[in-house]
Amino acid sequence: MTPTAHRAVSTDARAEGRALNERQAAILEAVVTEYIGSAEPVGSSLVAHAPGVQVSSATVRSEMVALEREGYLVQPHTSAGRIPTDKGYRFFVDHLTQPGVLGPTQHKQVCRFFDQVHVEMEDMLERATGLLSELTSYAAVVVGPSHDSATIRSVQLVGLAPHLVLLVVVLSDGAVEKQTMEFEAEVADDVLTTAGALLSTHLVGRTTTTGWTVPSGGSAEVDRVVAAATAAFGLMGRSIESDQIFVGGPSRLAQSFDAVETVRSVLGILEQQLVVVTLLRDVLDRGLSVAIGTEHGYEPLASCAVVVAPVSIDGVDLGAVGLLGPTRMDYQRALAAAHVVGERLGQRLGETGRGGASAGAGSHDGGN
Amino acid sequence: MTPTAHRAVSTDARAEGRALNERQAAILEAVVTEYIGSAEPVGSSLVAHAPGVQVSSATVRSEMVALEREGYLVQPHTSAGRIPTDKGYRFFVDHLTQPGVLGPTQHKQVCRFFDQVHVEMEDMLERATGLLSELTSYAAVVVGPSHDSATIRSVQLVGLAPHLVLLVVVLSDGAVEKQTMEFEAEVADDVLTTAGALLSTHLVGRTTTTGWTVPSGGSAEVDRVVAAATAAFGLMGRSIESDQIFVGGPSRLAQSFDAVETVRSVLGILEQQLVVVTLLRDVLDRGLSVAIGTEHGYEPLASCAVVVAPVSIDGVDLGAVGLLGPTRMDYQRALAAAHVVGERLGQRLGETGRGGASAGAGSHDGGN
DNA sequence: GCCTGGCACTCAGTAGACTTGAGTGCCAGG
DNA sequence: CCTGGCACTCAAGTCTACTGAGTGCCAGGC
Repeated sequence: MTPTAHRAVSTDARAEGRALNERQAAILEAVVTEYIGSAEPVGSSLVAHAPGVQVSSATVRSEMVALEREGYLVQPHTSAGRIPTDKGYRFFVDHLTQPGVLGPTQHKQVCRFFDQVHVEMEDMLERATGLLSELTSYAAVVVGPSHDSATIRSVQLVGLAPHLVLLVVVLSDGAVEKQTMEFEAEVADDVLTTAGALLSTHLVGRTTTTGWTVPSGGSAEVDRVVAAATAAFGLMGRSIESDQIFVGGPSRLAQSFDAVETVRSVLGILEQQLVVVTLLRDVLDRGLSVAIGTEHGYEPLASCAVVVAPVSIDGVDLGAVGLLGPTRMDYQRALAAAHVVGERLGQRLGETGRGGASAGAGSHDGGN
Repeated sequence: MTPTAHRAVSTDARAEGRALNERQAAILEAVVTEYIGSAEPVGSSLVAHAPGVQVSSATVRSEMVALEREGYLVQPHTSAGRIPTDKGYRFFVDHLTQPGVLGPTQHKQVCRFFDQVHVEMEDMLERATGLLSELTSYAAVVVGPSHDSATIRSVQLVGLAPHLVLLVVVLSDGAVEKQTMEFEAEVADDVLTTAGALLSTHLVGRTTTTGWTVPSGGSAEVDRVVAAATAAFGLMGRSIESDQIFVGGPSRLAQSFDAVETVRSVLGILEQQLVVVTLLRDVLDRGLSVAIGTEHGYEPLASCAVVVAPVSIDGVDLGAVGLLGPTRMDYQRALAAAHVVGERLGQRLGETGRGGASAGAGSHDGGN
């Protein structure tokens, strides 16, 4: 690493502008690292003494001019140091960040979590957001698997009150959906039993997305109940198809930003679950694990970075975990935390044999 | 209302300090109203021209001195106007605020909400927080009824995978609880069926809080499943006893306060569900509907006011709705919104015959 | 006795002038 | 091609003065 060896660091940076040489990369790295820590513009003399740079501040300055021209750095005002642009962070994340592992304390924390947590999925996902946000001190998001490929394992009608009946459906992935049905007339217990049996026979084993018809049960009363249940299925559909989303540690956002307005708008985004899911999916689909600033296209999040990791088992997509913080976030820690938690969540979901195409493959015969 | 008629307005203010006369009350009211609107210290000349006051600013000033001495107002600094203290807001809320009704637009909004929303309780409560926070532009909290007095309506065992069984319990209030059980050995379907029937026979009709034992089912395998299910009941207990809590519009907090630190700490409180429930219960138990500033004893919420309304039907407590905003909140609107929503939620929960001792009484025919 | 107008006073907030110092760009010399 | 040096820039801090909103107090009037 002689000062004169200026091999290109980026393999594809040629695509736009000139590639950064090693020294420029080192300087950029120093600026980003320092800025992430201090949140204040970084001057040339500080960078000049950083390990891996070791040239005079004048040289650093001239390189900084180049980096600024190429769009990696900006100056808030003339006589200030430099701060990284989104492009600067992007280069940092892509080329200057080693995968990174969690610290021992945090690793322990993750292990403890997965030892303690029990099998109920929603509960696990919910608490995983807490874990993630505690590990990183950023806001965390976990998106659980949707149920649309699950099959129906059980259908049950339970009378709650003379005119009220609850339809309870158990899916192969362990999810339980319910829907209340209200009737004009009282519903007799034996009608419920008959209708329930009829529904069971025709629906168990089917997927929730396919359409089906249930033949008449012989009595008008039974048919009425069956029809109501079929309608209730339709109402349930919405919650079956929609992804489960959990948000953890939103109060951390207020630590990450000091402009109230930013906090407000980011919290606002987090309240719109659909937007969050779409955002995470988008980022993952584009093969990224980090979206910085405006890269994801949501203006209210322009001052945020999003770190995403898939939750999957054997290549089957089960969901995603995400972290939301300021663009000057500690990417290494965040990436490590997201990946570890995502991976172990995937293992867990796979382990219990749920939430995948493999769910029903078992040798176990016929539903009850 | 001659200027010299200084009848005491408060009936019990004698208890501490002197009672406020009518003019002082009017001045206090003007200050509070004005400050709620402008968030800036209110000067004497502004108050002098307020309707209901109509004296010179000099007179207002001397009354303000008295109000300050009694602790209803403070001056941020010598040459500034006055702002209300917690005690000032308290007097305002107790004596100067008429019950108040919602505006027509908002009333419509509430009606539309209760027309559209369907019967699933969690869903309704969840969305009620959205309604409340939209009505008032403060953060909203809804606490649902706990299930501890409900009886078991159905117990079911569903096989998910060879070693995995799901215990599904339906309660009389329409709640469905589930718990996954994992077995070392494969569980045969007929064992599940037998065990399920056994559990049903012995548990349906009981409350969730009482202890019970289920006799042997004749086979070791069945007994093993029953034992596991009994243990699973224990795990479920926690979620049955804990109250359901929903938070809506936390991003509104960032609008209410301009100090990031305040936003952070209040959001932090909202994340601790237990604390929030306790807070609401405390306030309700003390017979209050508003807790201002430090009245509730949680320092992080010292700059907040909490408006609470019970959700109950026929005197049976089903939960509570709450609003969280700055001490300079619009109490009249907030109180009106909380009461209306709380009341209608109570009606709804009662209407469907759930969530109360009255479940099953249902003389009422035909719902909506 | 109580209200009112008038007057002197206080003090936060704003604006302008000045200083400081961190940091830059540029250039000549090695 | 790197480096030290130098002149330059400009945000932030300090000091001063000014402004005006608002007060407290008092003497006079109803």
